[in-house]
Amino acid sequence: MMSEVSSAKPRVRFAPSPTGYLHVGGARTALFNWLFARHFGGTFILRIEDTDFERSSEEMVEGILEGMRWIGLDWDEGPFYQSKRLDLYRATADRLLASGHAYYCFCTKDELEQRRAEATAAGRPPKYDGRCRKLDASESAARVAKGEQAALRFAVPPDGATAWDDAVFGKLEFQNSELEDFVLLRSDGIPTYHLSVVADDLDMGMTHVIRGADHISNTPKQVLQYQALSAPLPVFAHVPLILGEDKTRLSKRHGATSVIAYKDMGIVPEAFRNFLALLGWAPGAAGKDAEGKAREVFGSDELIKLFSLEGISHSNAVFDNDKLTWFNTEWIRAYSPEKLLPLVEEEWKAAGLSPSGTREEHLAAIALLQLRARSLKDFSGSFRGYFSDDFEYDAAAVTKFLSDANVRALIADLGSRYDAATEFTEASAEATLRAFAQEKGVKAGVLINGSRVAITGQAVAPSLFAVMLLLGKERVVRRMRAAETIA
RNA sequence: GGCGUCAUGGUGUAACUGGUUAACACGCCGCCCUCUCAAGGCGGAGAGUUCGGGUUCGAUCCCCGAUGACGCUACCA
Repeated sequence: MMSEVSSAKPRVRFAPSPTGYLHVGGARTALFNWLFARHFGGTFILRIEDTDFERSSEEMVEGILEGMRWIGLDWDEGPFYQSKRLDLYRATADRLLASGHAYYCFCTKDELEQRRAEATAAGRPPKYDGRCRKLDASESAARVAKGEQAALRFAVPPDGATAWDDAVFGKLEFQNSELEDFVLLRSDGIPTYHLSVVADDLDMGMTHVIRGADHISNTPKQVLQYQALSAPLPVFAHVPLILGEDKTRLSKRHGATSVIAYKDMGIVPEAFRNFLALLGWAPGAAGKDAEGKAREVFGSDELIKLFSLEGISHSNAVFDNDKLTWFNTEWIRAYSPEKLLPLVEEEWKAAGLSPSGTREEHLAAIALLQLRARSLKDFSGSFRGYFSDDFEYDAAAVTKFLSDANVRALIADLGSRYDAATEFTEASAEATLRAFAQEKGVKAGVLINGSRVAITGQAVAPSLFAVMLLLGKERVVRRMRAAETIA
């Protein structure tokens, strides 16, 4: 279990493989590591596991960094690239070879594949048969010295079991007989994942390894190496996976899988981080209010304070878009208009919208609109009329409130009434409208609803008179007078 | 197939070392408020804790089995 020493100043890492963008599962793993490090005042390291040269690319690294920056995860050391640390892996491999924990294997990839196929066909487990393990070590060394190609395999003890105390799952144990003599170094001298993680985690002084539960089966192979190197084990903490709505592993089929895609969908970073943190983790009693109700909207400081490995769930979690949207509305509301403005501007840019008006006007509009925004997209979509004269009328809204030609005429008429008025305040605008309604013998609500659509293009908006003030008399008059031409 | 992990309403989670009318949040439904829609307030439906055994005075919780889901099963990570 976790010792006091190891949790005092932990060193943890996020070690993505740049073979794709930062996906939600990876982002959560990164978040948990970051939260853990910050909680204890430890160190968070970023390491790029790019030993698969075929599939790794610098572009993917950039994408991963962009994703991390977006959700606000900063790292203290790195990024370190495994492709630049090959000497370390070679040296570690040499130690393992020298101590008799590893041996050269001359089987070719084709041979192995063929044997595997045969084994599966015969109903036997497709495990490496260990034939090169029987070779004389000095002879093997001589063959390699002469330039023969060979991979280096770890010699797994034939008997016994390998166990560790997982911070999430408790004691986990695998029979050694179930493990095969896995490859440490490929025949081209490039390390496999199994070797490089151990060598790096050791070299970088990792105290905790917090990663996805898909690594549970790899862990005994790593534990064996720690033991062979007489090195102390880090604390392993395996985090359950995130599934799609159909409870299968999250994939493109379920929609967005890259973190940046959520940014593009108008999700605000705090919302995404908040949502992710609560997927497979709960703060327990610490997260409840005085009445015993669970609070869920947490900023990063609070998440850091609350986070602990003990709160990590044991079962996989389903990604729920509705809940993400809820967090998004909560956070958009919680932002100050000043903080929201740059995000809104980015959205305008993405939507090709260049709004008129001053910064002050934009801030005032945001303050009024943020209470009913579900996404940043709203600011370029249904809120478009607040920032530009180039907006469209929502068809359903027009049908609902402006289908009566008489009402449209009255609204145009009322527009002229406003134009002629000397005063234009919220109170005067409302008084004018209500007096006009009474005079014409129609219900004020009819004019209010109709005017709203005429002015904003939407059936949904903040209080009409506040909107009028926000947009200013000139624009209001113009749009109301144009009411007759809508339909 | 083998090995491993997990299993509480539709979803995320709670339920002190076995004793609760199984709680909270999202979503859903209704009502109130009201110029619309959100928000907010109030209320409701929805799980007897995957199933079957066992231990116990008493199991969501402990044990066994089954089932299901997921993971791993590469000279990928």
